[in-house]
Amino acid sequence: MVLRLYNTLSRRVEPFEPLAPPRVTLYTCGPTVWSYAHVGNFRTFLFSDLLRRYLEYRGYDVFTVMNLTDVDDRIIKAAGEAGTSVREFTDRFAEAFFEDRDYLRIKPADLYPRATAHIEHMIALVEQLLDRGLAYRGEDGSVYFSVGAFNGYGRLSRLDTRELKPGARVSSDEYSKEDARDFALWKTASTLDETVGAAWDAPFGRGRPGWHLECSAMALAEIRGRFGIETLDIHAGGVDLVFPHHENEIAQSEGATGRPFVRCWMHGEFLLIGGTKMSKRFGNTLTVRDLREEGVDPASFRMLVFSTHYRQQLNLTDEALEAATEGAQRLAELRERLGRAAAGASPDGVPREVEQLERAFAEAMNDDLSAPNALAAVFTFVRVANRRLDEGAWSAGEAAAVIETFDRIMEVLEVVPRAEVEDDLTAWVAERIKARQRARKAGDYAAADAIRDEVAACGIDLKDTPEGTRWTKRAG
RNA sequence: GGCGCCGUAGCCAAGUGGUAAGGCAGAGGUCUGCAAAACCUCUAUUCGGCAGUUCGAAUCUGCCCGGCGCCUCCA
Repeated sequence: MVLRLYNTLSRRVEPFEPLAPPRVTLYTCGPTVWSYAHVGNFRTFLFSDLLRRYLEYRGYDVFTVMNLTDVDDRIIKAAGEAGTSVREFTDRFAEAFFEDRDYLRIKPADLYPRATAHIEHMIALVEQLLDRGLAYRGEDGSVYFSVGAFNGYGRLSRLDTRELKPGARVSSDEYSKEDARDFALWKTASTLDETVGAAWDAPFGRGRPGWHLECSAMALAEIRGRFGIETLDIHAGGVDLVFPHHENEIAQSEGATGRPFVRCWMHGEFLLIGGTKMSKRFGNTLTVRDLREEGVDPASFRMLVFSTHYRQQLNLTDEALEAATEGAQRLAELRERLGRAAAGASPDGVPREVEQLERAFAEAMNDDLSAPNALAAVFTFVRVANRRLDEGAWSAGEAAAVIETFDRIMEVLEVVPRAEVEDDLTAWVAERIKARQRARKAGDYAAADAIRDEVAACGIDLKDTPEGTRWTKRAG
């Protein structure tokens, strides 16, 4: 079965063919580390994580890069106000980003290049563009990309088929550009830039990089150095980056190398809250920290995100999050049951229900990463598996085989809650369960129920099964 | 003004020409000391509205209504 992905460049779902299989180069536009990334930002990163994990499930050797933008207008302004350097200012948010990433169980990328660590590559790229006549120095000393000189500008965002809103950006521009469409590659250093340490020497003048430059420079530098190529297999990001960011990346990169920059462009849709886009500007953001404080399990959030296709807007609501939590919990229950049924046996005989699961899962994911359908396949399997377990239809070896597949699929979605339990809690619960059993045997159900309430207050749920009392810690 | 996406049960959400997946919630049942979990059964003759194309449309076309996004260094 072929993996098919939607390519923004063609506006079509097309077969995915990496340049040099089994290697896949995946570059995702990461956060601007000027504040805590909100869960809307993380929806995109989760989408990228899903893509990466599924590619790996398919056997590809995925090389992943995510940039950290640590120098831009917002950062400089904020650092100036805080009276710190850009470096100092961004460090803590970069750190926070990694914490949040880990909390949401996003697999770390191979590289997280920071813009300020690649100034030399950016300078080289600008020089190349100047040499090729695709860039020029403006009256203010800044260097601009000459859109008119680059053939094919607007292919990604279909600029040729649209008109700019009258007066939207032409007159309001603060720089000296020859053409309104031109964009800054290198901005002359201002006093503030110098103050916060956001200025570097370059042959074409002291200054700092324009926003789009970093992705082109870093992506090219990393894959050129490692694989000797100048074309990425996949470049991902949020839909808002299609224009101008990615359009400009193409112009810079292809202008400099003369080679296709990216084979497949993928864009994730927005996370909405209260029906509108989550954005710092609207003051309606929610961070991963907020989620943590509210006791939202990472598996719940992942489940919520993957329950909607990545190219569809997703409205974040308490009800939806609750539904996702319940669903995720169901997966955890099944996984635990399977573990008990397998009882440490080695895989022996693959039940056909498992083959069905794997087929349905792959079919869904192959269709442009249809996680909602993949989850439907998983839940259908959950019902069937529980029935088989009720019937005692699977041997320990078969259960072990089921686990093997189930876990491999969950490795892609990573939506099974994991409740970490401390040893002393375990000992305490074990003691309480014994006390409750004594009460139950004595027929003192009031006392037994009191103990159940007691542990429930500590987040522990007790379940009486034919094999004895089991307990689980509620997620979150 | 230009470009684009979306509107499916109480909620979330698949389905893009062949007669409505899946999850959550809800109702009843099995099991249980009671629960929990799990399983079984039920829950949209109907897919924003109106026309049209077709043997057949949630799916294609047109118009209308409603929501969202991009055109601003916003994931």
